[in-house]
Amino acid sequence: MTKTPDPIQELVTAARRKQILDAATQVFAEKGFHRATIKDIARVAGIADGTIYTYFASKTEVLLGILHRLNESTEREQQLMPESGQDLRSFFAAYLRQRMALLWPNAEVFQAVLPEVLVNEELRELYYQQVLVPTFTVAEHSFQAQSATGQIRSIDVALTVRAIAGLLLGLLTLQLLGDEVIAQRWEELPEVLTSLLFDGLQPGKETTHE
Amino acid sequence: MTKTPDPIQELVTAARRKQILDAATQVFAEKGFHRATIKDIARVAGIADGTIYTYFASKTEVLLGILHRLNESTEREQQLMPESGQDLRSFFAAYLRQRMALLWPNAEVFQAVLPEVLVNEELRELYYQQVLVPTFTVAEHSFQAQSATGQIRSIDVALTVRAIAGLLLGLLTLQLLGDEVIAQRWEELPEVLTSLLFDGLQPGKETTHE
Amino acid sequence: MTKTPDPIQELVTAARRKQILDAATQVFAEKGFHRATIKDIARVAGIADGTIYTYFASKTEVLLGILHRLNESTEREQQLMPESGQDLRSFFAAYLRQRMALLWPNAEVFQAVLPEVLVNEELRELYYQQVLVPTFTVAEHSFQAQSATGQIRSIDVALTVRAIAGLLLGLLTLQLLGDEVIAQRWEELPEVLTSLLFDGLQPGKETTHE
Amino acid sequence: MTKTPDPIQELVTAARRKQILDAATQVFAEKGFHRATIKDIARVAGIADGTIYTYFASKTEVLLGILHRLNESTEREQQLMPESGQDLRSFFAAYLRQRMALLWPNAEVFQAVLPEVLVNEELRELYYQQVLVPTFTVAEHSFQAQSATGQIRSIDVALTVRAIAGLLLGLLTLQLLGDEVIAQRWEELPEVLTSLLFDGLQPGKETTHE
DNA sequence: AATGAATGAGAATTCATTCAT
DNA sequence: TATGAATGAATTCTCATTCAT
Repeated sequence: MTKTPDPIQELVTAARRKQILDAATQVFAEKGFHRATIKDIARVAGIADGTIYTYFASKTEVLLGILHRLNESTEREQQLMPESGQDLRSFFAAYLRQRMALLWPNAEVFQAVLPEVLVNEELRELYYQQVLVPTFTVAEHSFQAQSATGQIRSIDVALTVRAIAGLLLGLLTLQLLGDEVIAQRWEELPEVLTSLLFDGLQPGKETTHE
Repeated sequence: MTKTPDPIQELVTAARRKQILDAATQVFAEKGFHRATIKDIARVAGIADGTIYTYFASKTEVLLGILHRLNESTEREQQLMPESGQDLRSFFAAYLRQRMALLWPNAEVFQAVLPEVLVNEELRELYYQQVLVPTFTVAEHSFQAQSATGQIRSIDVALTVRAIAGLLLGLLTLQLLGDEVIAQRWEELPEVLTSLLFDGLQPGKETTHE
Repeated sequence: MTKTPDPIQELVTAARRKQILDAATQVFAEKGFHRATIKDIARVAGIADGTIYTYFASKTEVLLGILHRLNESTEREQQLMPESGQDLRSFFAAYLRQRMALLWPNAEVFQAVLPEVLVNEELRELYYQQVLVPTFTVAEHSFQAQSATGQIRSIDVALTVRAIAGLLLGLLTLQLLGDEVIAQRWEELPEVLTSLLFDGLQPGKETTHE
Repeated sequence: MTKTPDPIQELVTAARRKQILDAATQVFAEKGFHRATIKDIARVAGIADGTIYTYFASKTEVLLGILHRLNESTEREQQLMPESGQDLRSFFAAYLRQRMALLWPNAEVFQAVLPEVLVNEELRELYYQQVLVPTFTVAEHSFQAQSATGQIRSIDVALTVRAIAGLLLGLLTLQLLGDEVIAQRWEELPEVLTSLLFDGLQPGKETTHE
C-alpha cells in the first residue's frame, strides 16, 4: 500500500528524472559540481528549481543519480565482452575498441562525475565498488582465460588489467584536460594501443594486421 | 617602486608562501577545493585567515600557487631525462621509474589540483600548457631520437607518448580512487609496465631482464 | 447564486472540514503551527494536499477553523453555568470542576492554538474577543450575583475572575510544559483549588467538606 | 591553549551577544520565532546577517541564549526569597510582589520564548528543568517551612505551589493575549491575589491589612 | 471534487574577502 | 604585517499554494 505502481506515472517520472540527469550532467561537466547551481540545472532542464527536489533529495543525490546511470550502462556493456574464440590480437583490439566506445561517448559524464568523485569520500567508495571493481573483475577473468590458453604470455593479471584500465582512463583525462591530439585522433587509438600493448615497443616484432 | 628587494624579506615571504601552499595542498587533497575553506587552510598553516590574503590575492590564486610549484618541479625533473646511450630496455625502464618517482610522491598534490583543474577552464589551460605540453615535448623528442636510431620500432610518437603519460596519470587516478592493489604494489609497476610496453602481451617474446 | 444549499453536500462538506480540523489539531499540537506542513495534515487526514484548499483558503484559515470550533464549544459550555441557588462552596467547586472539564480534554487544542495565538496579532484579537471576553463576561455576572447576595465577601470581581481564569490557563500551560505532578493529579485539582480559593491559606479557617 | 582569555575581547563579545539577544527578544516577541528572520534580528541589532553566526550557531541557539539569560535572572531572584521571620500575610504578599516584579518586566522575554517552548520538545525540557523546577523547589521548601511553623494551614504543598505559579503565568499569558484590565491594573494584583489566596473567597473572614 | 506535481518566493546558513586595530 | 570580526552575496532547500488532469 506504499505506492500504486501506475505505469503511466512511472513513465512520466522516469522521463523527468532523465531530463534532470541530462541537464545536470551537462551543467556539472561544464562548471563542476560546486560551481553548478540547482538554478543552473533547473534552467537547462526547463523546470523550476523546486521540481528537482521532487525527484532528488539533494544536489548530491542528483550526482548519485548520474553515477547510477553510468553504473547501469557499465553493467550492460560488461556483458558484451568480445568472444574469446578468435585470434588473440583481434580479441584484444576488439576489447579496446569496445571499452573506448563505452568511454568516449560518456566523456561528458566522466567530466561531470570524476572531479567530485575524486574529492568526496562517499562517492569515491561508491564509484569504486560499483563501477571499477566490476570492470576489473570481468577483465581479470577474461585475461586469465586468455592467459590459460597460452594466447598471451604469462603476466601479472591484476596489475595488467589495472594498467589497461588506467591507460584508457588516463587518455580520457588527458583529453578532458584539453589535449587536441587525442581528441582528434581517438579513432586511431584502438589500433595504436593494440600495437603498443600487444607487440610492444621492442623492435623487430611487428605483426601484420588488418 | 614596485618592489623593495630586501633579501631577508624575500626569504620570509617565500617561507610564508610555502607554509600556506603546504597547508592548502593538504587541505585541498583532503576535502577538495570547494569544501576546503580559507579558515581550514589558515588553521593548518597556523596563521590567521586574513594573512593568507597578504600572500595570495584569492583562494584560486592559492591553487595556482600549488600548480606553479608542480610546474617548477616538473621542469626540474625534465632535465633529468635518462641518458639515451644505454641499452634501450634499461632506458625505458629508467624513464618509467623516474616518471613514477616524480608522480607518486606528488599524489597529494595531484589529488588537490586535478579535480579542480578538470573543472576550471582557466586552470585547465594553464595546467595543460605549463605541465603537460612540456612533458610531452621532451618525451616526444626523446622517443623520436630513440626511434631514429632504430632502438624502437617505428611508432606514432605523439600518440605513444600520450598513451604512456595517460597510463601513468590513469594509474595514479585509480589509486586516488581507492584501488588497494595499485597502492600496495606500485613499486612493482615500473617493471611490470616496462615488460608490458616493451615486450607486449604477444606470447613467445619474453626478454630476459633483471 | 452564492450557495447551492444541498443538504447532503453540506453534510459531506462538514464531515470533510471536521476531518481536516481534527488532523490539523493533532499535527499542530505535535509540531506547532509552523513546523506542521500542509502535507503533514493531509497525510493524517488521509487526503491529498490540494484538497485542503477546497475547504480552507490557507493554512492560517485552518487554524482559524480550530479556533472557531473552540469558540463554539466554549459558547455551548457557558450556558451550563452552575445554578446559583445552592451552597456557595458547592457552587464554586462545581464551577471549577466544569471549567476544568472543559479545558483539560481540549488540552491538545490549546497546545495547537495557544502558541500561534500568542504570536499572531490577528489571531490574538480574535481569540480574545471570541473566547476570553465571553468567558469573562459570563463569569463576572455570575460572581457579581453571588457577591450581591452576600455569598462571597466583597471582592474585585474583574480581577478575581481573571485570576481564576489565569489560574486554570496557567495550570494547563504548566502541564503542557511537561509538569508531571499536574498531569497525574489533575483530578484532585478542583478540590485543592476550591479549598485554596475559598478558604484561603490563612490558618484556622478550615471548613469541613465532602 | 584553546583560547587566550583576553578580558577586553570577552567584554566586546559579551556586549555583542547582548546586542543580538536584545534584538532577538524584541523581534521574537513581536513576530514569533518562525516569522522572525535572521535578517530582522540583524537589522534591529544594527549588524549584518552573517555576524549573528559569529556568536550563535543557529537561529535556535539564539533562542536558547534568551532562555539562558532568563534562567540566570531567575536564579538570581531565587536567592531574594522574603525573610520568613515576619508576619505571614506580609511574607506572602512580599513573595507575590517579588515574583511579579520578576515576571512582568520580562513579559517581552516570555512572549518571545513561551510560544516556541510550548512547541519544541527540546526547549520544553530545557525550560522546565532550568526555569520551572528550580522555582518550584525553592517555593516548596519555603511553603513547607511556613506550614511547619503553623503559619499556614496544612495544605498540599506541591499542588499549591503549582497553582500559584500557574496563577502568575496564566495572568501574564492573559495579559499577553491582550487583556487590558490586567495590563492596566497589574500593580494592584499582588494585593488582590494576597487577599484572594490568603483570606479566600469565604465571607466574614476579612483581615485588616496595610 | 480530488489529486499531487510544479512552482518560486523566501529563509537559514556559509564563507571568501575586507579592513580597522 | 598579522589578526580575526564583520560583511553580504550567493546557495541550497522548504513548503504554501496553484492548477492541469
